Amino acid sequence: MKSYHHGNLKEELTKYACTICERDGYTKLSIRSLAKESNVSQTAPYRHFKTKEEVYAAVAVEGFNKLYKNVFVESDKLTLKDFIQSSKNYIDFGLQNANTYDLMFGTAVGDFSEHPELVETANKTFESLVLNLSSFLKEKDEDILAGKSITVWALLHGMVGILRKQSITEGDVYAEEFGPMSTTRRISSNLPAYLERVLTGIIES
Amino acid sequence: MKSYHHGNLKEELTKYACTICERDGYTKLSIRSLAKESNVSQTAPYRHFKTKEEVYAAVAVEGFNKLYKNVFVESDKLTLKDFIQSSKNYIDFGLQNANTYDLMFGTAVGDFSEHPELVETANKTFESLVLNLSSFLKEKDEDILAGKSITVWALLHGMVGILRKQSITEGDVYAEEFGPMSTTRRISSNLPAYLERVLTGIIES
DNA sequence: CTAAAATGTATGCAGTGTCAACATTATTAA
DNA sequence: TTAATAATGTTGACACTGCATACATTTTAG
Repeated sequence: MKSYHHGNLKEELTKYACTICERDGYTKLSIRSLAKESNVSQTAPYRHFKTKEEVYAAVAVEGFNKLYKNVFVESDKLTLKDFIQSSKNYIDFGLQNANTYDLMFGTAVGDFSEHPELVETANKTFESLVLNLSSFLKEKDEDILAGKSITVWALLHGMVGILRKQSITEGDVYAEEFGPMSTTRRISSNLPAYLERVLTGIIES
Repeated sequence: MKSYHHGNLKEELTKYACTICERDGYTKLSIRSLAKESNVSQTAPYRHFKTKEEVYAAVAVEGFNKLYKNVFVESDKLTLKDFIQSSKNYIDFGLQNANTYDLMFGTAVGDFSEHPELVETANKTFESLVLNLSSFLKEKDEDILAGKSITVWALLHGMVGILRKQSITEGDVYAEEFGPMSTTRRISSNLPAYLERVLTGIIES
């Protein structure tokens, strides 16, 4: 006994889209399958998303929100430990939500500026990182702070990419040269220690 | 007056696939369009690539080869300047071949290990980075060297991602707080200086 | 209460990945 | 040289896709 109007379609579509994008990768998402999942006609989603890219953008927004929650620390005086933990949370998010992370930072959504909500959430996430940093650094020079934030973020973002493709750093030659336990494996087995060492270096430079 | 057998199909398909993947993004690539471009039947490509993912893998291999050429420096005694230049080349490659870079490091090719040639080329690229580093550092401790290589790579890889999505670091709040010229813009307008500062910090830590 | 806006459906086009069956050519072994 | 086999190509089909157009129903505003 379903009514003509669904009433909650956009949210439901978005939610399911998030599930598929993460589980199977965003290339596997089809608008028709979304519609079917919500027991709605094939073209109904087009009342809420002009194109498939808009669906991707919506999923990316959810991703940034989740990342934000994992990374943001509510405190005026962060300790170094807090900051390391927050950084580790970033990397963990990237590894545990690999497909979504790809959607957020890859080329699936070509131009963020066409999706204002996406720009907003992404900004919020980055700003949270800047705030985290500034709240426990004496350094208050804006340019320097911003530069260091970028560098920290680049490192975290880069580590996500590298840890996800461990095989690249586990080649034969490399393995022979550097012993049986690969460097990436060693790093990821004690991520906090690695982060503390490297991030401290960046911060205190 | 064409012969039944093309004679050179795999190479031609790969070449065109690279063009499309870079120009339009890999999601736009279709096997049928590849076939059409080579004046060959729709299913002919399947004699050379079992699935579309194998085409992606082939494109990624070309990408890693090109990246390798841009990054590798043939010299026993690199100077710091050489190393900075090589690092800049890495970032430039990532920015100028954004879609291909995405294919190489994203989730388009799920598992590298199913594509041995891809593993091999990717390894070669990373090893080139390690060799570059080791050739101008006194440091010869293998673990430390490998760790620093990872960190350097993470930084470069991360900067590619961030510079490509400059809009993320150019939010309203951020822009107001840190002046009219965004940090990323400042960094990318003088990339060598930025790299020298940050990479030196990592290397000498 | 009625007009307009929002949200849904039905139908259809052109394109897709991939499979199975068959045709032609190149290569290799007898 | 010839005959079998492997490599490479074609045809046709299936189930699926994004999305446009035209139409139906419901909600909302004036």
